Amino acid sequence: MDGDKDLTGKEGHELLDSLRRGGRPAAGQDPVKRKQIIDGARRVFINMGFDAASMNDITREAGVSKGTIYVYFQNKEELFEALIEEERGEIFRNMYEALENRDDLRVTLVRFGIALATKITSAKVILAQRTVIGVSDRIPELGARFYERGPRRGHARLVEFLEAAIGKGLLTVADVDLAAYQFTDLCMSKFFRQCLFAYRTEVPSNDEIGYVVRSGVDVFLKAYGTEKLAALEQQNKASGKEA
Amino acid sequence: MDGDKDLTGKEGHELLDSLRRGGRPAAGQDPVKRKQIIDGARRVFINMGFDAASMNDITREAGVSKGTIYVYFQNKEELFEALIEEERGEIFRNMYEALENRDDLRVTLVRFGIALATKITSAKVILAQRTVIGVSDRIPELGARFYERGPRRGHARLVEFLEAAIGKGLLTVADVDLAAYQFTDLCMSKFFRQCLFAYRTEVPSNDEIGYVVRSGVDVFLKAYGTEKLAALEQQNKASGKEA
DNA sequence: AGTGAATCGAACCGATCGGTTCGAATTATT
DNA sequence: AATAATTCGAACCGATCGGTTCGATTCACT
Repeated sequence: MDGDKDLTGKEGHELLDSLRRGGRPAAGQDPVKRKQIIDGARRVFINMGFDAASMNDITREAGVSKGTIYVYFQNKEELFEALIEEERGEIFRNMYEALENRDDLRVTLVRFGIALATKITSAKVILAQRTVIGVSDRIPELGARFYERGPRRGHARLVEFLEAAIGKGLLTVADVDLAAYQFTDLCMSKFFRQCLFAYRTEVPSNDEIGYVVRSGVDVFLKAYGTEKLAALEQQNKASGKEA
Repeated sequence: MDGDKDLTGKEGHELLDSLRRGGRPAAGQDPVKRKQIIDGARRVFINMGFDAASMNDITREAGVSKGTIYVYFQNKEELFEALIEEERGEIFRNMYEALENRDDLRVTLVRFGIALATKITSAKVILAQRTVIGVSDRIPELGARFYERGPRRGHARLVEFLEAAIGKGLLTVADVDLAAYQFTDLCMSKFFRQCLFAYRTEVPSNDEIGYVVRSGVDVFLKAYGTEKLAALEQQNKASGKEA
């Protein structure tokens, strides 16, 4: 399974891009080649886990010689960390912009919750999370950094948003920090663990996610919504019926 | 690190128990020896993960020759599955009996929530979950079975409990199944992911767990509690003050 | 005391691992 | 055309892997 000479992937020749980009090959650090390596590493690491993935697998998948990989990365672990760092960035990028708009509070929460749940339970993100969790025993800093720069930052953004809503008198919350955790966990309720443990093999449908998130928002607003919010929603409902 | 002759662990000689148990050594299947192997495997697998753990490590830790292990288990994977099966049983045993008592609804929910959160975030259970999640890519049935016979069964028990409370008119719940998920996720809110990703290295304190669970129960009951429940709690509060 | 099952311990197997080395080939620059 | 940097590909290293084999030993039972 290792001896096959199938190097057809090399035809892609990202090298061309690398050279066309104008700059000289760079002193041992061509960012294009680096990306090429990480892209190969992603396919291997994410699908096999850290231990089961071999550097030869990555070599093959990236279409790059092993020596070259070790020019860009000191060892397997460093390559893995670089990959996870990139994955984390891509996963959580743009996730929290659903909080930016000036819509109705409930609508905004639902939209954000759906974006969150959809992302976090998507096949590739679940695979990435499994891989990170799997090595968190041996490389705890990696898991910690993943969480800190990912979910934790998003959490801070959500806290800001909730505080704004509190400022507007729409919510009454004793512990905003905890409430933010409760909200996100309500949105991923049922899904997250089922996906992680591979109990659920299919990605949750949009309908299912929408249903669960709406219910979560219901619970959240029943617990923390003020009368002012209720009154506002009553208004909207009425004017909505008129239209 | 492999060549050390440190076999001092052999002095424990669980063999004695095995023999004292009266029955003859049994035809290739002494349950005591089997347990001895699994106990060694537990220490190695849980702390190192499936891949990083070697059969020689287990051999050493169990104080058993490698040949013997392969008499009891066909291969590494089968040994691992047997171990996880045992772990699952031990982890979830007695976890749900907190639902049995006939106390106040809120008190019962809090007690159950605390038991759940305490268990699920304990150091050894987090390690076990990480290990299972880590292999769920390659052995999805294992993760699925772990979830199904563990959390899923507990979920069913919780649904029964909630339905009873609904029957008593204490709760109004449109989707009991979803509500049960919401409840458990509210109880482990904030903790679960932080522990899994090793962002939190210390086990949550009893106070912290109590605080989060009480808040979770608050949210849950504000969302699903009936007026009858509110009235009952008002009564209890009053009579409590008298006492 | 003798028998047979069960275990031990250690050598052994082929394969693969992460990582290194190096000459040949490729490339952009001068 | 010559030069310097970079990559390739393949061989190679020592270590370890999961798994097998087998003679020596231990033990329970007769």
